[in-house]
Amino acid sequence: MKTTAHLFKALSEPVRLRIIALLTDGEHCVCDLMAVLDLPQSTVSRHLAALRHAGWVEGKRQGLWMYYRLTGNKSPLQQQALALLRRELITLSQGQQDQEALAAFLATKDETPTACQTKK
Amino acid sequence: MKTTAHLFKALSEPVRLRIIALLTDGEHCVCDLMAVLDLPQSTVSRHLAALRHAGWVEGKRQGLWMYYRLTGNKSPLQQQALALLRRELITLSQGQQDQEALAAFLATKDETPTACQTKK
DNA sequence: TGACAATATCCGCTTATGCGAATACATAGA
DNA sequence: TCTATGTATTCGCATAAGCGGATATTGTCA
Repeated sequence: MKTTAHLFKALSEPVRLRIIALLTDGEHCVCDLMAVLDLPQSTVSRHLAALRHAGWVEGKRQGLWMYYRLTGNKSPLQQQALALLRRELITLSQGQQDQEALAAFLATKDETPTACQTKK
Repeated sequence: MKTTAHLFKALSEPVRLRIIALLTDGEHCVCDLMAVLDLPQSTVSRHLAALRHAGWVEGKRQGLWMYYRLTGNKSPLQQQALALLRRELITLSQGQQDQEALAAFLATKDETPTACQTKK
């Protein structure tokens, strides 16, 4: 019961829901998320750690970058909850804005070879 | 996004999940829940208030007693989440123990006409 | 090896949340 | 109206969790 509660606690923060929404269409590095969420790096990293500890996302290092994605090996509860979430989040304006911001950021990223340059 | 997070925050406490599990098979008064959860009245009442504010349960007064039940008019997200939860909680030992404790308490309640007698 | 870039963790601080006891409120019945 | 019972809310306190800046860690490349 405690672990189930823990699972939901990770979903009880708007920022973390936004991160999950952004990861539903594939993996992203921390600096992508920073750009879209417009939050300092430490904050983004902390929320990612929370999601990771609860088993919602997993990260793999690729050189300097950490790429995060939704966990592949989820419990049935997680799978089903995620399906619900996905359906819900795309209907919210915040989710749509984030999607657009992500697309815009990725576009500029393609143009400038020097990619991230940790800001904030 | 904030309201969705709020919805999940209400589910991020083991006691509140236990309450939801206990209410899936029908309505109960606060003193029933106190007996099963073995928690002081103020604690149970506070958790019920949290669930009520998030829209998971509703209460109706009947004389001295407040009878709580799962909200009838739920959003699609809530309905689906609740279905998941129901499936999950009955598999947990805590959920089964609570069900048994509830049955036992209701049995003794039938025998003694003087019902609740706020203890703790 | 040294400098730099991306990310993780630590730090002090502030706010949110949980708890049990005490108190307040609502209702039924004498 | 007075009293007793069930429930809600308040109070002081302790712990958890969020925040941003600073620092540590990890990996790349010269």
